[in-house]
Amino acid sequence: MSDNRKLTQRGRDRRHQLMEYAARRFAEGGYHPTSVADIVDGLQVGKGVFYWYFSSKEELLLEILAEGQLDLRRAQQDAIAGLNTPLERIEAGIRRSIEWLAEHRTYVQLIQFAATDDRFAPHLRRGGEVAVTDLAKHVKEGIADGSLADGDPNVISHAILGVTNHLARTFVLTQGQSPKNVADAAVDFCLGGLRGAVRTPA
Amino acid sequence: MSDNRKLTQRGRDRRHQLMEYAARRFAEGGYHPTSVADIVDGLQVGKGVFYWYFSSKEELLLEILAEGQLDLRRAQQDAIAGLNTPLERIEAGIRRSIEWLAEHRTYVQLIQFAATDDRFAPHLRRGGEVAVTDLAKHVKEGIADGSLADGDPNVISHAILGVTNHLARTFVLTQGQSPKNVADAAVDFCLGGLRGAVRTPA
DNA sequence: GGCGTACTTGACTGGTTGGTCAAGTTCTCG
DNA sequence: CGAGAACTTGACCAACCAGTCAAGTACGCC
Repeated sequence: MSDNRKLTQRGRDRRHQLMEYAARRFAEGGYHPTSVADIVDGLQVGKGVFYWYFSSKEELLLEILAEGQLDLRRAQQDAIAGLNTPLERIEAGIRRSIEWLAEHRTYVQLIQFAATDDRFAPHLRRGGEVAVTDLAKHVKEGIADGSLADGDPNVISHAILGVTNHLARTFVLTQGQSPKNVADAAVDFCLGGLRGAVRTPA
Repeated sequence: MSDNRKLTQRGRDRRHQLMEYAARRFAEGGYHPTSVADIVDGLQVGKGVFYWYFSSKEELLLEILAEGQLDLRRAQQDAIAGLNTPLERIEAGIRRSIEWLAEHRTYVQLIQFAATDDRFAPHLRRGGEVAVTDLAKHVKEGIADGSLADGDPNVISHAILGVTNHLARTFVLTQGQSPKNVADAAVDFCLGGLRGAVRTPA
């Protein structure tokens, strides 16, 4: 539900189960074609269970998306904790993102759909802005200390995210290549572009 | 209809009108939530008109997508015709793509949705592969003649498309910036990456 | 044991969906 | 003009949809 109901452990488990299963079904069959009946039937529970935990199908997806964004962000922040230079942090962020996306393919599908729907896109965008802001901070530092070429940190951050997401989607998710290799390619491209690849600065 | 019906000029006009209007409605309200009734009502025609020209709602979207892909490819090939070096051709392709996407926002929305649906994604992918192959050809030439750093042309092409599409989407389509400026930024990032920028974006 | 709250059931409702079709109209061309 | 093909109409259908609710069951806590 949208209000915060009191949940016992049993309730919290059910809720989680519903979100997990629904996310998978939404990713496989699409949000609109997957009915609430499909979800509860698949879990072999009554329809009332669904509406005990969520006020609507829409709210369910919103919560799934929010959870995913939170988890991805935590993974990134974990990965860059303790790294000293902006360049190291940017690279670690890229690598961890690609790994995370590989481990959460259903979420990737969901995001892509959600971006096309006016009811979900704004929520997604808010999360996206946080990611850009995080990244842009390190880009700005890199420009300031001379390790990166000058430019608009916001634009550059978006460019990095564009490369990362697209390569992860095409090579890891649809072609099944290893996140490690794809991350190498993404990092190289971001650092050196078409003309310049020399690995690792002084 | 899936078979090729004989159409008079009047018929071809209606067909086109249906595709145009449906594309707009799909982009605005989503494919699934937009019913066939919505489309024919909006055009103030009977339902039979729809099923005279298309065998199903699904087929309609497939044809809209195919038309878009064809048009984009033509625009790109037009733009690079007569350019002599691989680098010039790559840059011109990027710029023309961003312009085209700016002029066809509805199509961009449609693609994004279609990529999430198993019934449409394969058709989309086929078109996408053509675009990558086209681009990879020039990348390969650039590597051969020494104007580009070495690397897998396929991966590099996807990286370029990732930057281009993402920047176009976020800055041109959702923030309304000029295609020209965004194209400058995209080209700079692709050429120089984080370290090697030649020109400073707006 | 017993009481209240957390949870579950599934029939039901009012509405919508993609798609069909028999009937009618307009166009084209001999 | 007349006949056949191209096009249009809108009522109709079976299936399905998100969401409700009155009733019932399991659980935690005193």
